[in-house]
Amino acid sequence: MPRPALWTAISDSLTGDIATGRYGPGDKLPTEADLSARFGVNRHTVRRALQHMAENGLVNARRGAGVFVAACPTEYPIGQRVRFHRNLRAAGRVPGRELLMSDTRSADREEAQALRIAPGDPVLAYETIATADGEPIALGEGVFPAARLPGMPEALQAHSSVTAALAACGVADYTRASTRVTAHLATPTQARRLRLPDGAPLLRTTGVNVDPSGQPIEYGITWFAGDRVTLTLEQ
Amino acid sequence: MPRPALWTAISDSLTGDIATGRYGPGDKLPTEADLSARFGVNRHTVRRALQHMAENGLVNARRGAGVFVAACPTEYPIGQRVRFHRNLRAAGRVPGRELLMSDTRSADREEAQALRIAPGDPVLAYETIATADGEPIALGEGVFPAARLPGMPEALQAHSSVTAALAACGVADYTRASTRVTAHLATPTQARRLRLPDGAPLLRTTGVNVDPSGQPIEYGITWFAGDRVTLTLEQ
DNA sequence: TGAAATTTGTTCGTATGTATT
DNA sequence: AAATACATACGAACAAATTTC
Repeated sequence: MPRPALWTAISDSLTGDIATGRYGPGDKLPTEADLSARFGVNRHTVRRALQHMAENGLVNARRGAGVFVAACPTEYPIGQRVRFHRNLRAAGRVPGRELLMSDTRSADREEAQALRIAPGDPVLAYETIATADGEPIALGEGVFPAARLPGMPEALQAHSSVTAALAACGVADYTRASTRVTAHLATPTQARRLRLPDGAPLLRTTGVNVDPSGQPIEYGITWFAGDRVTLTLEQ
Repeated sequence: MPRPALWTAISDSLTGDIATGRYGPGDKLPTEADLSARFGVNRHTVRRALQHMAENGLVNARRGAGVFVAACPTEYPIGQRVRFHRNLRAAGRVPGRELLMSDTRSADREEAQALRIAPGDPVLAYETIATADGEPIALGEGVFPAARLPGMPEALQAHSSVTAALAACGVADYTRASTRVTAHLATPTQARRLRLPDGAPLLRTTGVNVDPSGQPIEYGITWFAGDRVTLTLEQ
C-alpha cells in the first residue's frame, strides 16, 4: 500500500468540510494561500487537491475571485441495459459480469406495467456489475416475469450473460422495444461500485426487452459510467 | 480572448498525433523528459497536457512504465432503426430557439473529418440555446461545410430552425448518420446558460447529419440538461 | 535473482501573467 | 488604480513503480 499523497488528505479534509456544512453551496473557500498556511504545505499541493475536487464537480475556481463550493448534486437513482456482452467483445475488450444479487419477489406497479403483468405477480429481480478488461462499466438492475421464465433463477447464476441465460430458458432471441436515456450524477454507492468519484456523470438507460412475439421478457435499468461508455445510435 | 496556455498547444499536438495514427492504441508515448525537450518546455508543462488528455480518456500513465495511448473509448451500439426525439414535444410545450453566435471560420481536424472536408476549409459554425416554454433545454454547437451551402449564414439568421434554414439552401431532407451519447458534468458556462447548478449532469450527443446522397451537411454537438430531457430511442 | 537505470508521481521553491474585487 | 487571487511556467529534488541489465 503506497503512502497516500499529501494532497489527498487535503482534498478529503475540504470535502469533509463541505459535507458537514462548514462550507455550503456557493460559499467561497479560503484562498489557496490561506489553505497552504492552514495545512502547512506548498500552494501547489493545495492546488492539486482543489483540482481534484473541481474534476469531481465539488468546487469551481474563478480567477481573481476565489474557489467556490458548487451547488450540491442531488440524489438520483439509476438504470438501463442492453446486450452488453457481445458489443464489448466486438470492441476487442474482455467482458465480464458479476451478479450482485438475484431474488424472486412481487412486481411493483411500474415493473408490472412495463412487463404487462399484474402488480404483485412474481418477478425475478437481479443486480449486476458489467466490466470490460476488469474495469467496471455499468450497473444493471432488471426484472424478469417469473411465470414466463421457469428455470431462470438457476440460469442467471450459471451463465455469464443475460442473453445466454435467456437462451437456456428457451428465449433464443430478443429485441429492445424501447430505451430512454437520461443523465444523472452517481450516488456514493454507485460511485463506489463503478470505482468513480462521487458525483460522476452517469448515463441511465431504461428499457424493455421483448421476445420475437413481442411479449416483454425483461424490464431493466442500467447505469453506465458516463466517461467510459458511449452509446452509439446508428440509423 | 485569453492567450491560450502553452500546455494546450502540447495537448493538441499530441492529440493530433494520436488522431493521425502516429501513436496508436496501446502505444507508449515518448517520456515526459523527451517531450519536454521536443516542445522546449518544462516537464510540468508536459505533465499538464498529459493530465488533460488522461482526463479525456485519451491516454493513461503508469508510474515507472510510461504514458500509453488508451484503447478506444467503449462504443455501445444500441440498434439499427433508432430515432431519437426530445420527449417534451409530446408534452405539448412550446419550443424555441435562440441563435447565440454564427461565424464562418476554418475547420479543425475533428470537424473536417466528420464533414469529409479538408482541415482549414471554411465552415459555418453556430451556437444555439433550445428552449421549451422559455426554459433552457439544450445547448447546440454545429458546423456546416460552407462551400456546400452558399447562403446558409443568412438562412440561419432568418429561420427559426436548422431544418428550415437547410431547406432554404436547397437541402430538402436530411438524416442523421450516427449519434453518440455520453454523460458529462456541466461546465460553469454551460450551467449558466442552461440555468443549472454547476456540475449538473448533461447528456452530450455528437452526430453527423447527411443529405439524401449521403454527403455530410452538419456536424453538431448538443448538450441536454440531463434532468429536463429524456432521449427516447424507438425501434 | 538482484541491482541499476528508467520513468512517472509528489512536493517544495520562485516568478510572472491575468482576471476580479 | 491598487490590491487580491487564481493561472501558468520554470527549476530542483526525492519517492515509488517499472523495466532493464
